[in-house]
Amino acid sequence: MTSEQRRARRVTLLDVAREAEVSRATASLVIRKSPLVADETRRRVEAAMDRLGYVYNMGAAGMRAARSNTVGVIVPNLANPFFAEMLAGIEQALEGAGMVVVLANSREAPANQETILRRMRERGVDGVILCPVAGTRPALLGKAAGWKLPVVQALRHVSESECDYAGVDYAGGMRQAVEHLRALGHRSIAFGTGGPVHSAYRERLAGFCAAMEARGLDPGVTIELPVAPPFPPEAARRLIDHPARPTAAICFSDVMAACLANSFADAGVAVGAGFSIVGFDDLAVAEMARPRLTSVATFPGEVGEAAARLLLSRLESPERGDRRLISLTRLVARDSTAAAPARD
Amino acid sequence: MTSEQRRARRVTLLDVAREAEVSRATASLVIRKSPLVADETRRRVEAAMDRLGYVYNMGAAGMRAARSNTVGVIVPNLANPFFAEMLAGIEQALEGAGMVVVLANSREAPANQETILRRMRERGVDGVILCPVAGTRPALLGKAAGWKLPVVQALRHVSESECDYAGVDYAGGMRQAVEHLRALGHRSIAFGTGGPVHSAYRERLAGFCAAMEARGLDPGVTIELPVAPPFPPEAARRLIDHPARPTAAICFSDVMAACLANSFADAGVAVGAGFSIVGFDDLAVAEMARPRLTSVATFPGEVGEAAARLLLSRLESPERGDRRLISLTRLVARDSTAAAPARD
DNA sequence: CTGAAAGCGCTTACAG
DNA sequence: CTGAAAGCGCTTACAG
Repeated sequence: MTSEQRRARRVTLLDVAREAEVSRATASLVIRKSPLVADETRRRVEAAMDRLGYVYNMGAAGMRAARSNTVGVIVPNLANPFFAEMLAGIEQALEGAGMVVVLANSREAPANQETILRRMRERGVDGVILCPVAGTRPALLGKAAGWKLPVVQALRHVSESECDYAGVDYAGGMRQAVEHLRALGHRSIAFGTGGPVHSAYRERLAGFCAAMEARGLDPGVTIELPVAPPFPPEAARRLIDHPARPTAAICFSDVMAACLANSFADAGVAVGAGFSIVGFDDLAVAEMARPRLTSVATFPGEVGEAAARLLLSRLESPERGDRRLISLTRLVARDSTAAAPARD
Repeated sequence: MTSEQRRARRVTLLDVAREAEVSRATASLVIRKSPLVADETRRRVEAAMDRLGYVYNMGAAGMRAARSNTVGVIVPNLANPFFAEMLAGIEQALEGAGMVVVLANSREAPANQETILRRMRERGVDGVILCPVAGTRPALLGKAAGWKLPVVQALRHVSESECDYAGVDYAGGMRQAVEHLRALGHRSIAFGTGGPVHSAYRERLAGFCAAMEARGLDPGVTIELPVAPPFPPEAARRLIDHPARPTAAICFSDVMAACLANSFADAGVAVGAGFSIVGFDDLAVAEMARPRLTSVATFPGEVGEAAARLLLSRLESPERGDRRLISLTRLVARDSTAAAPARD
């Protein structure tokens, strides 16, 4: 279809105005539901719109009004359910405000992220919700500020200040996990880490160490794990043979926890009674694993919603101070944790 | 920020042209990388753009050119990893073509879907990739055609004809599953269904029945299951006590299969040796479950990519005939299926 | 409450 | 290869 053919068909506001025998400005007021228009006029215009099959052109409107009602969302890994849930939360909140999501997947690469940001500027998004990739240069946020592009960080953040952020009290979550295990009698607790190093990584790790130390426990037993299957079959062995003789492990994510649990099962150790495992995020897999995984819920959908609200409020008041919305976690106890086994 | 403040800062093509001492049309040609511009002129214009911090305004360009380089993607359930993977495939393919995804979640409700479609028209998307909700009226596609809005259906379809479609040979997948079990000696095979009834549902069911009948087996043993956890603990019992004494089950999805497997384990029946279970889609959960799930891979990411390619080709040639891209499935044998137990 | 005019930032013919 | 003019479809002041 050439652009001429397309355009030839297009019904514009002027057509509607003529059909309804009013001016273009009046027709525009009707569309925007202004109270300035007489009821009878409004009805006439609406009837004309129906008759002509008029479709509002937000692009043209936005160009004049310098607004696109569009928000860019940049996630580091679209296929990860954690981010998919955050995205769903964002979409729902923005949809309710009449805004639309322009989506991009940075695939955890800083270069992609920069390209995406430039493209989003060219498309005139009103703001961006950014889940920054590991290794994002802090200067990026300053640049965005210079561009007058409102940015809200979600789930991860690049710098402590200078930007709105909707996140999770990861350290609090780690405290809950450590406390849960301690109350069950565990004293030697390992930490399963892995994946790219970003603020959420650092906060979980620091939170674990702080919580352990606060209870006089050694935070030094860690095990590096891959973030996704397939999983090294010897993972459990490494913990079983560890000189610190850990009786439990807290993992960075539910996927890691589920895989580690499988590794223990394969090694003939009963998860729960024999070795306790705590996951993080409480995704669907925690409920589906056997034994069901005890996990620290982080509610990514709600964080997404909070990020959307932060952005909407920023668009309302561009000059307000930066805000940080940190949601609390909740430990969901299931079957992968149990009292520490008696040791000789 | 008022629109005036915003606009005051904006650097336009005219500014660039003046700075580079050329006309606006020439500057426009440089942006669009036209070969008509002399190298020296091009360099001058590019330097001016850099100096001024010029940002291309795609909205304005699109308005004149009647193109937005934007594609609407409508998924029925964003939080479902199956659709998240499709989305990732779409995003990657469109990104490579310089297009951007406008995302909407219909939440499996026809009313939402209609609203979304209207909004996408207003935003002037160049086309839509639609994963239609169950219960979509077939007239919808005709309406879209009347609007001159290119639509590609993905993973599900509303009507047999009149629209591009990127999908999966679900029937073939069912044939592979049935054949796999039959080769292992199973004769009584149950079918685990559930969830909304759409084309993918019907094609899986019909495919199962056809494959069973082709082998002289009874396709009548079905069990209704929920699509997500929590799962009814008695699910396995219903199959164990079934008069047809099934020795295996094929499920609609991996999640259902994993849950059913757990239900068997809870009932003390070893999945694999005692009862065989086949999942569908081969999502990450299949690899993570214990025993690992035998599953029919449907590659939703590749289907998304195919849908994106269909849409791009449709934008190239609006008058070409409708195309259907049906990708093949692959059975991935793991540990949840084994030889049928000997029966007395 | 309604109308005529200008302008948002670009591209598209049309001349030269 | 470059320039001057018109126009994409809307909203925004400004009059009345």
